Amino acid sequence: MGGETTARPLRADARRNRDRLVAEARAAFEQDGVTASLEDVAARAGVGIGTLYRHFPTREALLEAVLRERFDALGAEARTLLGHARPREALITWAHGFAAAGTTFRGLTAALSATLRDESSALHASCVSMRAAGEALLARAQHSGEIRADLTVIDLSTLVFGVAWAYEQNSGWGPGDLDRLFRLLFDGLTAR
Amino acid sequence: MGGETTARPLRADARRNRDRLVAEARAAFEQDGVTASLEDVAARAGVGIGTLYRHFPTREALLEAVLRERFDALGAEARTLLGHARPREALITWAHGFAAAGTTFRGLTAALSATLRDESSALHASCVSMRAAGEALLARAQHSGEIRADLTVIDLSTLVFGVAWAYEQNSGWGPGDLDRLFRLLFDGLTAR
DNA sequence: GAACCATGCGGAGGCTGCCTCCGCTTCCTC
DNA sequence: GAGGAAGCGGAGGCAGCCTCCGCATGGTTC
Repeated sequence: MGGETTARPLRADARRNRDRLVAEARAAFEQDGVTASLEDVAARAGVGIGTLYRHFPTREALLEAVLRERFDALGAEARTLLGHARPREALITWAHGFAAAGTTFRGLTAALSATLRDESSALHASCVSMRAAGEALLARAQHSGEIRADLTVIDLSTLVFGVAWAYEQNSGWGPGDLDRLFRLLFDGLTAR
Repeated sequence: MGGETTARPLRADARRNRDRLVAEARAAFEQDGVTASLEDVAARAGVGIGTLYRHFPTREALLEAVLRERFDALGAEARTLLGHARPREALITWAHGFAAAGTTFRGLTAALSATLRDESSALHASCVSMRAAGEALLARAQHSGEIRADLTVIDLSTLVFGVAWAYEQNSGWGPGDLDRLFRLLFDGLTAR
């Protein structure tokens, strides 16, 4: 949780470069999706490509730095939702927020999804607290009898990711459409 | 629909090269996913890269050639399902088969999904008859009252693609898991 | 304020993959 | 078997990834 126990503080120029890189990476990811050229990011930040790679050895490390704040906020929101009066609605709200965050940049859902299965990834750790909050929300909704008891966390996150990804593909869609998809997912496609 | 009205027949060597390319592309896609190196495909087939590009100007054109038979078979299956006694089950079966075909190679779901929105794509035409059959299956299931009437074709295909994609991400999963995901999608996550 | 050196910088260069272009070869036809 | 249309091949230009190592610079110490 924000454990920035930097063994030794970065040199002033290094700190400055790092900050610039994160800012420019965010802009580039927003513009070109998660596959944006890293050489381009370095150029925008006015540093050499070597500097980018020293600070962020992988694309995922850079992505993690860009997304960190957003993920922390989502984790906090999830913990708040645990106190929500209606467990089912709380779960849906969480899933919705998660999907919205996951579609900030084109291709992000896929990157996050791959990451969940790769413990060595820099993004993995960032997701852990969110994931834990999701599990707690699911357990509570199941306990209340509002969500089917045979649903596993794996199935839930798989489906939430699937819907988020599918939503991301329809570039013309807005948040209202995502909302509708989640209603369909939770209510089912079968007539009652 | 198999409209191979080849203006003039290919020269013997060209025909041979084309066939080899399709066979090797299938092998490469199976091994490395849809992003397999095309230079590698050409090398495996024993032809120059220029030959590959003349026969298949884009990666999608090659993909289309590899998948054509499979898609035709799926279209036929969908038309058969229109005569199935239980419309809801028919729809689920179709969705299942479609998802299974879409996960033949890693990354195929994403390629197909992008294709649905790009009418100029070579894959697009291949999907049209399948898509039409899907619409007919949906309409029938809704008419019978077994599937909710407010579900649109767009929503259905979005969700089916989403589930197929999510399934594809879990490399350790098998067909039984895909089946379970579809049951969850059709029944809903909400307890009854 | 000078001298030292750990920390950090930059970008050339090697690699892979995409795709085009055009001189050369092969097949088909008459 | 000669001519020409159809097809072939791979060099070459481009973009992006990532590494490596000689050089610069900030921080520290006296």
